[in-house]
Order: sequence, then structure tokens, then C-alpha cells
Amino acid sequence: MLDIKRIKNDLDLVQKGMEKRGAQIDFSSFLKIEEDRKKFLLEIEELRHQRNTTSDEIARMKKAGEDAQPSIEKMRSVSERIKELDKDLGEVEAQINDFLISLPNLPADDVPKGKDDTENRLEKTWGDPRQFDFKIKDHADIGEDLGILDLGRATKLAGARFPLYMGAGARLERALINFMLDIHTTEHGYKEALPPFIVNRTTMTGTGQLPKFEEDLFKLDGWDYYLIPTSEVPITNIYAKEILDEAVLPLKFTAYTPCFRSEAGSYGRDTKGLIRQHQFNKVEMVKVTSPDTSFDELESLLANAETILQRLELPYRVVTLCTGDLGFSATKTYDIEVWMPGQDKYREISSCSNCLDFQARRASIKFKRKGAKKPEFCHTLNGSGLAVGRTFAAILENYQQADGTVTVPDALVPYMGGRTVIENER
RNA sequence: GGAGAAGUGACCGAGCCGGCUGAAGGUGCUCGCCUGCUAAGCGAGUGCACGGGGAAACUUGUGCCGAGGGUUCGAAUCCCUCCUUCUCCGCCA
Repeated sequence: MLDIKRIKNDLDLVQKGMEKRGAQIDFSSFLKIEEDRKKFLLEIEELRHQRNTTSDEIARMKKAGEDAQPSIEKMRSVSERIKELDKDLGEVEAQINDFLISLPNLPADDVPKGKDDTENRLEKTWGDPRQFDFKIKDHADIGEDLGILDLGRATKLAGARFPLYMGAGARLERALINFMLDIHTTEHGYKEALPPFIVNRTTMTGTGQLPKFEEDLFKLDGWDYYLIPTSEVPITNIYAKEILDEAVLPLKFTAYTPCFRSEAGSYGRDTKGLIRQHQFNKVEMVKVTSPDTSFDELESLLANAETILQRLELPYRVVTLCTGDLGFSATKTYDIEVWMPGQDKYREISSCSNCLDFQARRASIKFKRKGAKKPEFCHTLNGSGLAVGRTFAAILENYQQADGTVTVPDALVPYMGGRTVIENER
């Protein structure tokens, strides 16, 4: 959510930012309603003041044995009027809130303008894609052939776009989760969390998934509960409605959770394999920071995610998302894209974003500087560290052998019980 | 699922036969004083949101005692609904 004062004071700037995003937004009716709000508020406060002082007077008069009836009569109508205005004010406030809560975050100055992912800016490339001297397979075929993925039977259990890992596959997925969590907690200073996988409407609204993107979520029938699409949602909201001590910042959390996405509107895309699933595993990193450091923290967040790929020796590149590809809550996002030999291209495996105070304002996450009177909103950041299913897929494709087996990356061997190669388990 | 109890400021905890309580008292915290050090002691301060005035320090208005309604001139205090927590019983990983 943007600061309403900023919209009023820097309308040009806000409008430019929205245009850069390609969003057509009409601020004129908003400004008019905002004026109404102020008018109502002024009158209400005036009347309430009158009521408060007169009520005190009535108490005094009654105590003194005087006749308070005329004042009581008068206040009766005043209260009536307050009630009416209250209703008007409530309606106007609801309209303003609906408007504010549906506005996306403003893009940072250095975010390139563009319409879609083809216009993202390449920042760096790491590692050289391996040259294969045999006919390579994609990860779905490798996994199915080895008997460590059973996507066919998963369809029977749930439907399309659900994973079923078996044997060394299940072990590899678990190994990756543990490997990532261990690095983030012991080397990068994150505190591990294990949050609910189901959250309420307020929490979903805090990070920006609601109210605009309800169709992307799984909702529990008959409950105001949603399956989380990412652990960013519960983790960022941990300190909602709280005022933190400046000294505790930055807060750094990492969490493994499954993620659930309806993938509405992506029919036909990435239908094969683990790339796009209704349920997938992810290790997430979340930071709650002071506004002074959030962009530095974004750089280190990105570096923390890159570390995982470097240790796994998987080639990748980093892009800055252009405005057309930028998420609703983010002001700037780096995507890490891993090399997928089976598809002969780089695919997103992590997304690292600075949301500034956009989410903090929605969820009311504040901090107080030492000696300061007023609390300020924190900045929040989040990044995948990494999407586990896609990492699994990348390992299969990059580490496949001519005989159909898959070599285990050195860093994962201890997490695989010493196993160095995944062989046919059929 | 059944029966009962409770939700007050950073925390503990009064108030709850309606008005002088934004809220006693205590703890904690901040600043100042005192002190050889530590402890103790003394003094002052210590919520959030929105609005008015002021360059600022600050000042002033309104709202907030789980949430939302209602009664009343006036509600932390009375009534209704909901949420949450705790205890006991049942069930259960």
C-alpha cells in the first residue's frame, strides 16, 4: 500500500510510476472522495467535541441539582447527526481503502521499463553450460526412467500438476531442503521458521496476494482460509501489527514450506515435468529491515540465493525484472534463472524482491529508532533460496549421464547418505 | 463436540452499582541527579492513528480498554453478535 499523503503531495511522481508499470489509474475520483472524507471527518470531530464538553456539563449540572433537560434534548439531536455522518464517513473510507489496497507498488528508478520478460535486463551470468556428447533428456524423462519421479500416478492421486517423488527422488528433494536451510542458517545468519501452510485473509492481504489475486490461490471451501502460495506470506506477517525495536533489525528468516498455486491462466504452459506445479517445495528467505538498508539487504539476499546454485555448481544468470514483469508488491526484483539443458534455456529458480514499506504498511510492521518519538514502517524483502522442485529438475538435467544415471553434486553427497550417483530404481 | 472462566497500556494488575479514568498501583524502559564500583536511592518522562496550529521544541482536537453493533445526553463500565485464550470432559496425530 502506498502512503496516502504521498499520493496527495507527489501525485505526478506516483502517476509516472504507475504509467511506467503500464497501469492506467484514475486518481481524480479518488481525490474527490478524499476531499469528502476530510469534510465528514471535520464535522464529526467538531460535533463530538461539542458532545464531550456538554456531557461533562450535564454531569456537573445533575450533581448540582440543576435542570439539565434542555442540554440533554440538544445533545440528542447532535448524537443523531453524528450517527448519520459516521455512516457516510464509513462508506467513504471503505472506498478509499479499496482504491489504495488495489494499487501496486511503485517501481524503483533503476528498474527498466518494459512490457514482459523479454525486456528484463541481464545483470550477470555464472558458470558454463556443460557440453553433452550424447542425446540428452529433460528432467521428467530422466526422473520417470530412473523411477524416482512418478508424475503419472500423481495425476491419479490429485490431478495434473502435482508431484510424486519416490525413493532416491524423495530423498534428493529432502536433501535439497536440508542443504539450503543449513547454509542459510549457519552461514548466512537467518533464523529458521516453520510456519502454518494455511493462513487467513488478513495475512494474505498483508503481503499483497489479496484482494486482487484471489484467483491465483487455493481457498478452503467454507473457510476464510487460504493455502500459502509462498512462505513469504506467513513469514513476512510474523510481526504484523507490532512495533519493533530498531536494534533487532534486520530480522532475517528462512523457512521451508510447500507452496500452493492455482496457476489460473497458465493452461498449456510447462505441462511436462516439475517446472509448474500446483504444489511445490520452496525454501524462502525473508528480511524485515530499516528503510536505510533495504537496498543493500536486497543485494546480500540475492548473493545468499546465488550461493546455493554455486555450491551445487549449476550455471545461472541474474536479471532485473522490467516493469511489465515486476510483481504487485515489489519495487525491484532480481530473478535468478538456472540453466536447463533439457529446454536449452535459462528458467527462473529464484525471485528476490525489495518491497520497501509497501507490505509493512499493509500489515503494519513498524520500528522505532532510538530516541525517536514516532515509529516508522519497516521495509520487507523476500527471495527464494531456492525453489526446490526446480532445483531438483536442474540437477537431473545438468548432472545426467549417458547411461541415464544422475551424478549427485558433491555438496549434496553428505545429505544423500554418501550416495554419489542415482541409479535406476525401477 | 459439551460445560465453565477470561480478554485493560511494553508487562503485571485495579476499575466493571455509567460521567471527574487514556485509564490507579507496580514492574520495565528513557533522561537527569546521586554514588569509588555494583546495588539501592531521588526527580522527570514513558501508547497508537488521524486532523488543526507552529520553522521547530511543542501544542490542540477526535478515536482507540479483543472486534463489530446497540442502549444512553454520556460506556472500559449495561445489552447483543463474533473472535481469541485458559480450565474440565469427550475425541484424536
